[in-house]
Amino acid sequence: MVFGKKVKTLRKSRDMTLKELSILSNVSSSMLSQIEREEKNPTIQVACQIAEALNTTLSYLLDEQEDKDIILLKKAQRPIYVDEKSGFQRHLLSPSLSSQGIEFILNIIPPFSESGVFPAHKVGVKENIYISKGRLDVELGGGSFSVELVEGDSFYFAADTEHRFINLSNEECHYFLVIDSTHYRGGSSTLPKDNK
Amino acid sequence: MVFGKKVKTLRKSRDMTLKELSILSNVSSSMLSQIEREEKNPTIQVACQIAEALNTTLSYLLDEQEDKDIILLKKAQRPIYVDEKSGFQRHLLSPSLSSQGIEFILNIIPPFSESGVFPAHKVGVKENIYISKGRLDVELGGGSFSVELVEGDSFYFAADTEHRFINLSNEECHYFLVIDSTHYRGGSSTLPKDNK
DNA sequence: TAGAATATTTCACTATAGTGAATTTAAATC
DNA sequence: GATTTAAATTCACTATAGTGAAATATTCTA
Repeated sequence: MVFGKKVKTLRKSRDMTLKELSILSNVSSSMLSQIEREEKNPTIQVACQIAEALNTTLSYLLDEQEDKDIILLKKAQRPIYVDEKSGFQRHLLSPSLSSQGIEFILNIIPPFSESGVFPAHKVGVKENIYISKGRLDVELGGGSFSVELVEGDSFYFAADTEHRFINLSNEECHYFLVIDSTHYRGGSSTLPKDNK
Repeated sequence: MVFGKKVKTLRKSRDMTLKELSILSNVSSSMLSQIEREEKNPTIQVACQIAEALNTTLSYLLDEQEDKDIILLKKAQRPIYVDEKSGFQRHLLSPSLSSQGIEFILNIIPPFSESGVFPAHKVGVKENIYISKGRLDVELGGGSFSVELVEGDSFYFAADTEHRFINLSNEECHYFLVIDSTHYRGGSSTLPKDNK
């Protein structure tokens, strides 16, 4: 954890002095000095005050990812997964960076076919879809909810529930999918429901 | 900050006892008890130990967003911004949730036209694009880098630099854009470069 | 380079985070 | 419902986070 260093960097980048930050954050400048040099270990409370004064969040200050600059993915190179049975295709459009919580995917469903049931994601995971061609039925929670989408529509949902995509029409359906897992971190994968 | 409550919820959801968590995290169970009831205020160090023991991150435990479930956006309703001069269009495909750091957009550039120069985003902001129709030249950093993309290509880049999209062909260019701002929080908007 | 002005670090002190053992509460077993 | 067992809380104590003022280092100006 390089919390202190990050604070110092940010503070410097704002051209702030310890005293200024002290006033904004309501943390003594001596404390700030010690924190920046990792001599003392702030409570999350004061860490939070500091984050706010720097106009940021503690989450950010604690996040250690630092990543790549640019990645070009030519059509021919992109990973494609095809379900032999249904003909359902998944084209990965975003690089798969471990540190990244976003996936950008183009999905194609043949006429009168479907994606199969996707199990619930972890809590906090969101999906955003856009229909670029054809029609699509989205079913959530094992059928407890469903919408019919047509070309040009988009749909956003919390993906911590079963979901399924169905193409009831006689033409291919193309839709883009953005999966946002950036807010997931906790949550238990496959919890035993009740084992008393 | 409801840190303690979150810890307790997570611990319970894993069917763990204070003692178990204590062993894993190397934090005394009395301390844990007090933290969960907000009687004491952990340092980020022990908060971190707890997060790890719960197989999560401190960022997550401190994140307070809790949001919507589903949002349907019909084609006719979606917000579209058109630049009268160039004819450049931006179609917003994702809901604009303040808490959300993702934007999903469909952009359309007329033949022989361009987007204009987008100023650098804050550090940490990423863009991911996919060309669904036509050709597109992407220029980064005021011309210091450029690529030519064709239908089917996708491109990922750190958007903390000037960027510009150009359509040099005689047909419309359609491209999808995913802007990920989830990892930005700090950073100064328009820093005075050098004011000694 | 000397001297004023400001930013940072040090130090002695106070408040509170963090601990281990004892106590209480809750839950299971007979 | 009494007894045992385990989980959660309380308590007295120790370690350390956090403070204000003094000392030091740094930057600026003449």
